[in-house]
Amino acid sequence: MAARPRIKDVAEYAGVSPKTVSNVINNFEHVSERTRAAVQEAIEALGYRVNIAGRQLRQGRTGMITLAVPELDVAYFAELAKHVMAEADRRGHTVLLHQTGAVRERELAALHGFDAQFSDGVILSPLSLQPRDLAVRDRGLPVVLLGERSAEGGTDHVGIDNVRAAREATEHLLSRGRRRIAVVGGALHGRQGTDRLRTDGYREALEGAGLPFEPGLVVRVDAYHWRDGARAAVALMERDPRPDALLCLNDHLALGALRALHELGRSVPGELDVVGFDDIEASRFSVPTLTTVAPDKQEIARAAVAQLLARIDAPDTAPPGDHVAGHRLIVRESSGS
Amino acid sequence: MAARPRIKDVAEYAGVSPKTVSNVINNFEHVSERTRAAVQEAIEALGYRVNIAGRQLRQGRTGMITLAVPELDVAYFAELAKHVMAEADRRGHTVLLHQTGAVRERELAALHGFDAQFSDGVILSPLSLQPRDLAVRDRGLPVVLLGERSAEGGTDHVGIDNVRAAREATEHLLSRGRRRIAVVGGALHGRQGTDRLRTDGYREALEGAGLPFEPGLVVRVDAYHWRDGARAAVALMERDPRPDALLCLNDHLALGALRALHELGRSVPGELDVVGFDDIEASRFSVPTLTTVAPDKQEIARAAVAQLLARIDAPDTAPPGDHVAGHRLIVRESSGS
DNA sequence: CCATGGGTTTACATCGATGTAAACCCACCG
DNA sequence: CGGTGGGTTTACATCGATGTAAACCCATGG
Repeated sequence: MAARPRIKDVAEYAGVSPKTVSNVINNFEHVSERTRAAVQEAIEALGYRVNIAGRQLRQGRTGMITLAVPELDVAYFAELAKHVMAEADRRGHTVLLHQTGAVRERELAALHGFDAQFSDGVILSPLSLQPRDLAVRDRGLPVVLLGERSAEGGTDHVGIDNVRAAREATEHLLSRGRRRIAVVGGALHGRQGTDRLRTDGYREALEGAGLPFEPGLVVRVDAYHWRDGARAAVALMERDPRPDALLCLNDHLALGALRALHELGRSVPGELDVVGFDDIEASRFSVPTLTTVAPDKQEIARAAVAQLLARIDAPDTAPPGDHVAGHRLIVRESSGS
Repeated sequence: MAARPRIKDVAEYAGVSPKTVSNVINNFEHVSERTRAAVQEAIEALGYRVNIAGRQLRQGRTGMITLAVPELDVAYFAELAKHVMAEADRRGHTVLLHQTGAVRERELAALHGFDAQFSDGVILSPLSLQPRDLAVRDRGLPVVLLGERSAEGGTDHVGIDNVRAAREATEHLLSRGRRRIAVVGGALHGRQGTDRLRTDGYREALEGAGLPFEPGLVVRVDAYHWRDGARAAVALMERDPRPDALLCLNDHLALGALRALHELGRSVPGELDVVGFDDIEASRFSVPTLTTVAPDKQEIARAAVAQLLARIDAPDTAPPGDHVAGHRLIVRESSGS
């Protein structure tokens, strides 16, 4: 098993200089057809592939971008990752996936740490990161934020209109006659995270309907998994009076809540409605199927990759972009007739 | 915003040679305490971090390993990825995640292609790859296979005992009086894939109980998602006589089947039992909750990373390892009293 | 007081690819 | 027939870190 061929080997085989091989590889235009063909043949013959480390060292680019998400076993992020990878692939880039676990220092690591070294840029879905953390970026590593705008607005951003989406979902529940709508995973204060924005949208809907806002109906969760949704649902059912609808800020919470309500013998949508966010595949197959806000994941992926690549090519040209992706409310059994 | 500092800058700041800085970074033992401290301080002061491309170029290692799985939105792989990442992290390595989409050429790409360049080794969960594909490996890139043993046995491997696991699951159904057990996602022929092995285990259980094997009860699926399970369940319910249990080769299939059975008005576990494989989180919250074979994902991750790192350190020392990880059958509502 | 030897530090070459700038080659023009 | 200019190819230096081997320094012992 011979050692891996280097550009020099190809050059010798083809009878040209290493630089000419490099020119062929990089599609430099002033290479004669004859030489190009000869080099291509040598590349084939030897099974040559560029050594990325060498290239990166020389030109400072890797052709890789990092996608940093909180957790891959939150289905939304796995599905999003799939789209981002497909899109990056289409545009000749490779995606390095990074899980932050929603831990601040690991989100920072995605920007400054080991992974960042290999990447030409980062698409970050922040959970605990503060806007000012982004400001400290020492290296000019291009970043695109997902989900929420950074307060300073100094960074490219892609996301849906969370306020509007939550308002629409709430209005849907109100139109069905629900009046005591709890928000599972909501946040009343703190920075403009997705949770906060969605809670704001919920409040707007209540106001629009002339209904009072009851802070007690907004419940925090530790994480956004089934178990947290189940726990929240159990707690909420002990309230008096009980809520008649749950607006869950992601599908996992909603699905966990559905299960808990089933155990408690509460019928959905008979006694309560349940709505989620994300439209993960599981939501189309649960019992009952889940009404949910479906963000256009493909659009988000496309826009994020496009923004990032543009930023990589021209770091300081354009002002920070802010792409608002589409979404739609998909009404299913959990809040349907 | 100054350019990123290089090892040379640190050296100058600390008043030593670049090589000494390198020695400190790499914990070379013969460095005096004084120098070490001075260098550390310089590193802090300048915010220096090694440039991986330079290091890789020089020493041929990146400290990264690739985990190549079919699809991240199959929850089992997402959960597994989480464990692998945690384990790699613990051992000072970073994971590059690669989705193959179960396409042969993309599985090959994980071994030969772009990603491989950056990796010191690959943990591959193959779906369509043939054993001989592995033989062609030109470069000595270390590989650990997940899930199924390569026929030639020339490669390190980690997985559960699929035959036994399927036999146990089937025996469980038999012990509950089920007699017409369908296998959703099974395979009768072809290479020793996970599907084939599990189907074999199912047959063993039937034989052990002195029951006839009915090929028609083994149904293929296009993929291992909810929708495929739902489709298979619908088709199976049109049979006459109908099956009285479904052994689904992963949880997604089983969950999809549960939904379809619900729509058809078939009660689980009243009329039918349903069992899955993988023990993904969703299975603990479905209605009904799902009986499933739970592989010890953490053990799999640990063993795979350990084998791979060992192989990276000493490519040809040990004979190929074959770690059989534990599993257990978790009985829940879908086949419970 | 010099030789010996171990621990410490350094100069230099090197990994592979590519930017720079110069050399080269040939057709065309005066 | 020499000069000009464009396309083509090449020599060389360089990116950042580290292996090699030699230099250096100091303590110990003859």
